[in-house]
Amino acid sequence: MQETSLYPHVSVDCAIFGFDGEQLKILLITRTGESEEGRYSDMKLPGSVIYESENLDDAAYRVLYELTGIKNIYLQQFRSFGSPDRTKHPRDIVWLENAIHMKIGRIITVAYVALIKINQKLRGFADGYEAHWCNLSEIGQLAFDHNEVVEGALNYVRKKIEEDPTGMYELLPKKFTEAELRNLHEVIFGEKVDIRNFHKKFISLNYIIPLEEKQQNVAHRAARYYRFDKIIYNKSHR
Amino acid sequence: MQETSLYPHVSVDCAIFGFDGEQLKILLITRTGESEEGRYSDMKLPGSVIYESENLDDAAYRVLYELTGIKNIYLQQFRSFGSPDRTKHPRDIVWLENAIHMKIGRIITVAYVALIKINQKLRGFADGYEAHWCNLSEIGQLAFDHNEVVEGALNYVRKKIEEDPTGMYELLPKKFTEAELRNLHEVIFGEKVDIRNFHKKFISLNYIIPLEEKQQNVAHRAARYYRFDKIIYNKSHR
DNA sequence: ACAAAAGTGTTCCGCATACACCCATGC
DNA sequence: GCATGGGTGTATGCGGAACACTTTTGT
Repeated sequence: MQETSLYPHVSVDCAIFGFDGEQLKILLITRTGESEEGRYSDMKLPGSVIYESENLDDAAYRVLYELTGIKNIYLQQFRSFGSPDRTKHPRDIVWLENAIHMKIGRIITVAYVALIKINQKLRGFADGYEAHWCNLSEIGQLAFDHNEVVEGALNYVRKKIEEDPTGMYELLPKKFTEAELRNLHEVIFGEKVDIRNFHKKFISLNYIIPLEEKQQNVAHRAARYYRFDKIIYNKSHR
Repeated sequence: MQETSLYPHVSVDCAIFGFDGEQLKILLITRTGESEEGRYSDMKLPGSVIYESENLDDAAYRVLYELTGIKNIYLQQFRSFGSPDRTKHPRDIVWLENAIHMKIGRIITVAYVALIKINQKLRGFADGYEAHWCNLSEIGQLAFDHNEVVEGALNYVRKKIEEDPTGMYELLPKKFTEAELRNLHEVIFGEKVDIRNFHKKFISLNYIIPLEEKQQNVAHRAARYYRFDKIIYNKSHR
């Protein structure tokens, strides 16, 4: 273990929201360690100290790639967290020193958000790395200031989606029903939307293309499938 | 000079926008140094490497305070810049090493924005520190990636003002005319607004209090003064 | 009298909201 | 035939955008 560095370490943390078709989840890593009160186990956001000469964005993409095998997604820096207090919990300090193999004065983190679709492959992959998709309502006390990071990330995502809804369609299958999109809205914003008003807006969007195909074998009237046309979207948005 | 640190240095840079009653300016520091091509002189944003155990926000406030003597203002972190390329210019590397008295691998900066009113005291104070209020349209090539920082800061400020106009009133005298506020809008957003529509909205705001006092000795019809009532504003905005 | 800026109303359009009933399908 | 969710229209209000003339004051 090296001696204490006077200079701050910089990390990236990723708040990766995943949509499994029904609910919005957040990807968390199980952290276990030894503290004065014995062994503990809690959760943290995936993150990493940045490498030398590594772009911040690159570091975030690296963390995400190492954890999920996914690239080329909607990944955005949204804030830095740099209070010295964020590592004041003894448990956090000990854990960090073990992880980085160095005494830590403090650590500043640059936080990123991502929105991805949870597919079957991803479920298995994440589990292999002790990463878990957790319901947003069920996350407890996270390591460091990660509760605050998640909160900030969710607010950021809501704002972003409002000004550019492209990210939503990455979370849905290529062919999706209006109800699927509506449900996605509801879980992201945490509130019900009016079905008819949503419909009116939905059909007015020229980049939502209705398909001939409909649902099969559902116990009610079959819903039409639609697709998102990115090219049309880009044309009409600068 | 110490040996190269493998760990990144972290700085804060402040994009401080000032309003002098007519135009929007940005506070820049003159930087001079020696390079292969001889002495040079250019401009940079005020900034500083953060101290050990110093909160990021505190560091930003410290820089601002040291430079302007001003506290308790609208100061917001808005993005971090961490590309290793941002210090690729040889001039920037040499300058940094002289400033920090240490070899620099890379430096990550957390950028802040502030909006302040340029009063008479502030003009003198800034000049004493080789800081200058520059017209936004007249800034040339800045040090590091500071052009990008300024650009990002301005966009951020515009967004923020749209959702919370409180910051605007910090830039105006306590008593101000409708035209002064309108001009402020125009310089922040860089476009003309319709006078009558602006007026309609202006008088509909319950936190803008009309005063009996009017302009004196103007070569045209005297305009009424108004004041901003922060208490009323806060009551009607959560 | 003229220059210069203050002050003011109407119309139109698009967008958000509120709200309820019939339709198709599988069981 | 019934349960389940799919699919649809109308009326209302608010806020933004366009647009021009009269008033006041100093010179």
